[in-house]
Amino acid sequence: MIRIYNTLSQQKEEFQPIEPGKVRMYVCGMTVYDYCHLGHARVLVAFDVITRYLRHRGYDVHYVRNITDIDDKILQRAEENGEKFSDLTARMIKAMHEDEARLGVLSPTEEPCATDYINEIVAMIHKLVSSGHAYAADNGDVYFSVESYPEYGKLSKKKLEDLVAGARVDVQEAKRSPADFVLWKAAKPGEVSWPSPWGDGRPGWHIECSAMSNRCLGETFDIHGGGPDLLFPHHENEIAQSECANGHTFVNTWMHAGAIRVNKEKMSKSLGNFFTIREIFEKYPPEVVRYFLVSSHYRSQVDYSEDNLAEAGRTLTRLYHALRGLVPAKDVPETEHDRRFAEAMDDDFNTAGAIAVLHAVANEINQHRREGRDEQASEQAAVLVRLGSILGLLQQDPESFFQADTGSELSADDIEAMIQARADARKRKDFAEADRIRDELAEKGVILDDSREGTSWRRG
RNA sequence: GGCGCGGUGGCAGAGUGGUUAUGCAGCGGACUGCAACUCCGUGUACGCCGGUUCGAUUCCGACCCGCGCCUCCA
Repeated sequence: MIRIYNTLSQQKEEFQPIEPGKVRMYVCGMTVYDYCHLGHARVLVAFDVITRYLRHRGYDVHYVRNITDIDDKILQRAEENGEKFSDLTARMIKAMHEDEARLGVLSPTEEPCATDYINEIVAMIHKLVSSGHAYAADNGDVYFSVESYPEYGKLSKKKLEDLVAGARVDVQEAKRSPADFVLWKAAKPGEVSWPSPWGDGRPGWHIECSAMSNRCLGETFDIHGGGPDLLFPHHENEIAQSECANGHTFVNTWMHAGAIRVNKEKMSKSLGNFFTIREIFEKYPPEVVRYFLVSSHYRSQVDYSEDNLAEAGRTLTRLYHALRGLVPAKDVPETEHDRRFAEAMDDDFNTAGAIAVLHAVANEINQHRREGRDEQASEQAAVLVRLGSILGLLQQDPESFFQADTGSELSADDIEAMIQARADARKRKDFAEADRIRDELAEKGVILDDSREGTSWRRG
């Protein structure tokens, strides 16, 4: 039995898919006007692990993650760059796919782009206008009437009166209520636009997700996820649109990832602590970044710092050390470790608890090898790789992980030659020379691991 | 001001009404030519004050502190 924390009910609930054995899940993806940052990575990895685990538990998961490829920021950035907006979005979508591949994130089942669903969007707006939940304003925009939906605020636990009184919402003459939000934006002269019953324009952000999820997954589906800052207003608005258009429940379980902070401060462009994934990959291997993200619970707030990443690197290294030189056995039956791993993951995807099991397996492997029990060691290695795959970790060949070229001046051949020279020196008991070679390698970031079978190396 | 989340050992980070989280770092030992890796052992915890209880870090209440959202944002 899997239990999942539902933002809507604010508690963990036993997960019951609408259709037995099948999970229909929608996650809000990026607006593609720039490279993915750490916050995107967190959501990408969190829902990747969730998908992997649900599949491991036997569910057929239909995972839809959209791409917002038309919006104010995209148009603004394209204009700054002097390029077509579609060239910008095509470039950023390609970059996003590269980034997520390096993070070990599996592709979603479907990845709809807003501009491919204009017809569905227009149809949904039309439905809302006809039923009195939306109205065309004098300025050519179409707005959703928040007051037409009594349950507005049920996800974010906000009261409409408070929102209106807050007065931080966009004050727009054309709106009937300050909390109303735009469904269709009238095009300014020269702007890219699509035809509609209310004139040429483009969709508002919130309606895209309602229309695409409706089309790809149906009117009611199991899980809807996204970043923490999407809870309000984006997801609240999606609920209002979808439930008014369809007349019944939109989503059963709402899931939100925790926020990323940087050196204990909010990540923001004005603070200058905004990291893209590719910047971080210049300093740390992608799998280390993934390990860092997975090592704490998906709903908790995590703090990015050099120290935390360095520690993640050391810890992941320990895990790969356990696998080094072993050929995982085939067809290893389920063990107590598998059971404990599942127990942690069943409890709202407790990856931190699950990783503790990985360490227990690694410890067992190391004990077996130390005692010369090779068969048991390779059996447990199979368990470690198997459990690792559910978290999207430990799938590389250990040597590839250890020896990935980070732009060092030494090639693998250089290093092998120096290790041979050191081995010769040790054989003739010239320890001064042997240590000199070891120190030289260490200075250049290469760490040696001696064992009975010989010397192996890794880049530190 | 409104809504919500959290305060665990040097650090990161799970969890539990009474019993070892785990990792990193530290210390002692084994292994080693010396180290590293690995193994064994080891110390330091549950913001504060009340309450419930045989017993609370774990439940309840107050307080203090931190954080997020309330505007585009993953």
